[in-house]
Amino acid sequence: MSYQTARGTYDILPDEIGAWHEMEDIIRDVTEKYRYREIRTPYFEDTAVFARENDSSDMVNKEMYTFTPGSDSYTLRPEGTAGVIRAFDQHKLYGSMELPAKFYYIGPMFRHERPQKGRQRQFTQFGVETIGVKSPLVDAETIALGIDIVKRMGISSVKVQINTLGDDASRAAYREALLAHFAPHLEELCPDCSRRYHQNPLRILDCKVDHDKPALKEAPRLSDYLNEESREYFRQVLEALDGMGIEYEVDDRLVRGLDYYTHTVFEVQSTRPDSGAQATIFAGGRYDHLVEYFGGPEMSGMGFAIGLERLLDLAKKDGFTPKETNNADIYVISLGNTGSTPLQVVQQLRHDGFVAEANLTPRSLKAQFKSSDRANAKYTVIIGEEELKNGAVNVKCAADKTQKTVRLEELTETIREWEKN
RNA sequence: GCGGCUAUGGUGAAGUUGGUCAACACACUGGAUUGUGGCUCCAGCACUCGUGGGUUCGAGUCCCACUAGUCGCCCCA
Repeated sequence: MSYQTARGTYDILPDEIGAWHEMEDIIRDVTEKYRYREIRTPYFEDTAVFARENDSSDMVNKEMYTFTPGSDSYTLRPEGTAGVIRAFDQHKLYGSMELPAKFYYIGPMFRHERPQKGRQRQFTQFGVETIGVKSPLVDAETIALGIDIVKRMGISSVKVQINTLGDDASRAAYREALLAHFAPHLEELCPDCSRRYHQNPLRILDCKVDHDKPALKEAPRLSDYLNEESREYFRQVLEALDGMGIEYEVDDRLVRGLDYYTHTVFEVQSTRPDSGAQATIFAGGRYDHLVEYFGGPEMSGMGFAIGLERLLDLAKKDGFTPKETNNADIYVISLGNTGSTPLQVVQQLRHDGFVAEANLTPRSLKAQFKSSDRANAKYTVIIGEEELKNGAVNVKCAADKTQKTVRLEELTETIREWEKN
């Protein structure tokens, strides 16, 4: 019987893990400079946490891994925000934390989608949530954080697209206008858009099929329905981005998939021609009602999430390589009957601070030296049956191939001396 | 959920209109060299071509289904 990973899942093998460690280090380093703190929430939650009733798209219905042991219903987390807000409310952190409360998370998420490159069923997301302060400057700072990470990963060709959905009043007014506008054109729209009309009319603006139809071109523009307050808020976001030298493109068709966004929404995409259908690196926005929805006070939040598989893919295309290696300082080999001495020697070397490995099975000298080479060992310790009778071993330096015979007790000291030259 | 393409050893792959031993390279293991390596040389390494059926005297090569990957659509919290 042979097995393979479940569809849409994959193994990160040892040769690949260095890149992940490096990426995670960069992410934590950048994020902690902004003074965000990590929060770890469960990989599954009550289904209700993710199945928000105001959530109109079919992702909630079709794309969640839901399981129902006994009479309970749980769902593997498809995203990070819901769990963080749930935790924020559950532990009443709005009462104990300095606001804005700044969280980041990093870990696996699960969505039952058709796999493609950069889109797995178990994938890894990093994200931040800034809760409790509603300020255009927070929005701009959040975007800046994401940009910093992308830059540190060595990714150069990116494009920031930004838009505002305005506050509740603006959104509602626009929604009404859209419904009124498209009502007489329903038959001209593609089947998807007919569906969107009822579920989430804003997304009709995104449609690729109907993109060029007059009904779409003549559609009312969101910017015409923004009230003064919303307009001013957005103006300040853009001004703050300008002030930090972050380039962006205002795209008034950018609406994102979820209903809960208010005011600022944004998306950062790769502009590489080879990034295919999965060009979005990170995306997010402001949400005014989520904290309240999960049982907390009326508080606004702002956040984004990055798909790490995509981030890593893109970074590699721009030359990202991990520094991490698996090289040995010392490799211990043996000849003849040396009993457990090799193990004792290598243990001592490790405890003395070296990265060390020993050959623990009888093999030819040649094979053992080969292993030493593969480990990129700087020194090879050769334990011979004869020398061992006098308490001595040989140490050979790989660089100049010189060899010394030393007493076992002097091994560490000898190598340390040698290192200095 | 829908459509296109793909699937040969540890890896990269060659395999003509279906018809001998499934190339070649790298990697790996051992030996040449009973205790000193990275070179060289030699030897070994796919009863089998994603899985299961079918067509045929005969299939890695044709057909069907399934599985997986990939690209696009949908969706993208």
